[in-house]
Amino acid sequence: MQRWLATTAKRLLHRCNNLPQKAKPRTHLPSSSFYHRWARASSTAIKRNPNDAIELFDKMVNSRPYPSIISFTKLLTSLVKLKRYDVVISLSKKMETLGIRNDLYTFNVLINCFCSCYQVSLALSLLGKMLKLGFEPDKVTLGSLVNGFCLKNRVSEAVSFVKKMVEFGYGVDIVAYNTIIDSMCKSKRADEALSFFNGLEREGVSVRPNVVTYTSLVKGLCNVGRWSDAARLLSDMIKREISPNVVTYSALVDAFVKNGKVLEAKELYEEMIRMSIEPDIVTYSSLINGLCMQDRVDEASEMFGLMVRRGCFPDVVSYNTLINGFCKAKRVEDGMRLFREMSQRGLVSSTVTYNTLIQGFFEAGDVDMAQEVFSQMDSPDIWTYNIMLGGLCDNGEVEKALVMFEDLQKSEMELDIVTYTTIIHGMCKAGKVEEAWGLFCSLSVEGVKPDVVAYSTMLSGLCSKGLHCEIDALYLKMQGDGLVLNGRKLCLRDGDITVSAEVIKELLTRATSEGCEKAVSLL
DNA sequence: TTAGGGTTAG
Repeated sequence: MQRWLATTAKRLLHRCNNLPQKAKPRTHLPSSSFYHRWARASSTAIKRNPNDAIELFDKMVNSRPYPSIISFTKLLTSLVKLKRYDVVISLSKKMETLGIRNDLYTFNVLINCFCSCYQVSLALSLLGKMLKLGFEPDKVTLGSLVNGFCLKNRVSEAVSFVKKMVEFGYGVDIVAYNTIIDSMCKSKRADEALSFFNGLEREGVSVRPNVVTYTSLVKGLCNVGRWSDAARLLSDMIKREISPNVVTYSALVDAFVKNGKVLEAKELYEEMIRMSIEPDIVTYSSLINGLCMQDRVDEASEMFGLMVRRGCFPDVVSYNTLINGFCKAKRVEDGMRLFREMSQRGLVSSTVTYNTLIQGFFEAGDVDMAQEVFSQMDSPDIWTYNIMLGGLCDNGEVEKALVMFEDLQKSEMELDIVTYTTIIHGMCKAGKVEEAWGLFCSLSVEGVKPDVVAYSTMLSGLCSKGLHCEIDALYLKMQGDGLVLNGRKLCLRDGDITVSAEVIKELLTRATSEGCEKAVSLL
């Protein structure tokens, strides 16, 4: 079916090669007040430090007469781009106190901010306020609110909100519908997205689906393996003269790659070039990833070179894809070479890059290099620490891991169950089972709930030393935590069979190899 | 103001 989709896609895409392209609307230069220009000029500085925006704001509110609301909007928008929603909200409160009135645009910016920081109810009350003041919400207002609902996984509320707004006679643009469809697709509910889409068509809603609508749906359907539906939609799209673009193609390339169909993905790539749709950094990264996933890291490396030759310059994600490929292929040195190269090119490595490399060095047994890379990090996250702790324990450095763990406990970093399980595992391996048990018992004090893997790890440790009393106590805890005994099977109440099967396997292994009667009697 | 790419532990 995937092969068929690839062929269908090629045929259909070829057919639409000569579809008329819509002309890009002309963009107008913004109006020019002094503060407006100032805000624009300082946007680079703001990028480095949002405090500059606050300083500028102070100057603006201290001048008389106040700069126009457009200047304030520009300033707030630059902060929105930095995702500093909190700052925007607090500045807008100041504006309110000073009697600087909102216009539709600032209302939209604010509603967008509340929605982006998951405060839909506040955004809704702002909507109420603007309605009272006689402002008509526009497509942007409604689109933001729909996005707010979807961000909180309240898609059904988004749907009924849109319905209401349509009933009230407000114009809802395709953008809002696209947000809903994409949100359904992202949470793997492509079925729901498809029937919502079909519903729109049936009910004759006055919006026309566009390339974004179709791209979301095609990707969503591929993700859940609904290849024939994806192909049908693609053909629909083309019949309606909606041209697939580089994003549509990239989505397809990525879907093929994720299903191990690198050959088909490459065919689509070649098709793109024939059709003069220039593959971009995302297309290449997917292809590189696909080759790495098939242990074809040298070919991935060639693809990386090809990308540069075609004038498409790798970013952090493309570098990281290839670095990860090298690490998986046990060629961490090559990964390190790329890491240095990307720094030389002025790209700032992300935590992901560091985590990947640290993991790679530990897997290669090179503790020193892992530590060296770790020491270069500005802001390690909990994943970094878990990788560090696990890596140290696996490489016979339990003591070092314990020191790091103690420091972590004193720090601000919020430890999760994986951190604890890693160190418990390390302790047990080093024969410090009693100490591990003490830590395990303190989890409730720390407010961390043990999961199946944590129980299984602790149980293994206790079994290895035959600590019967503790095993009894652990068993009681398991019952209390929702792990119940059911005949010969341990089941989770939420029915996660895969994980519970792991526990059973582990228990049986322990019970058989180490002859712990208690473990057997638990089953 | 909507759609596409990377890592991830016990």
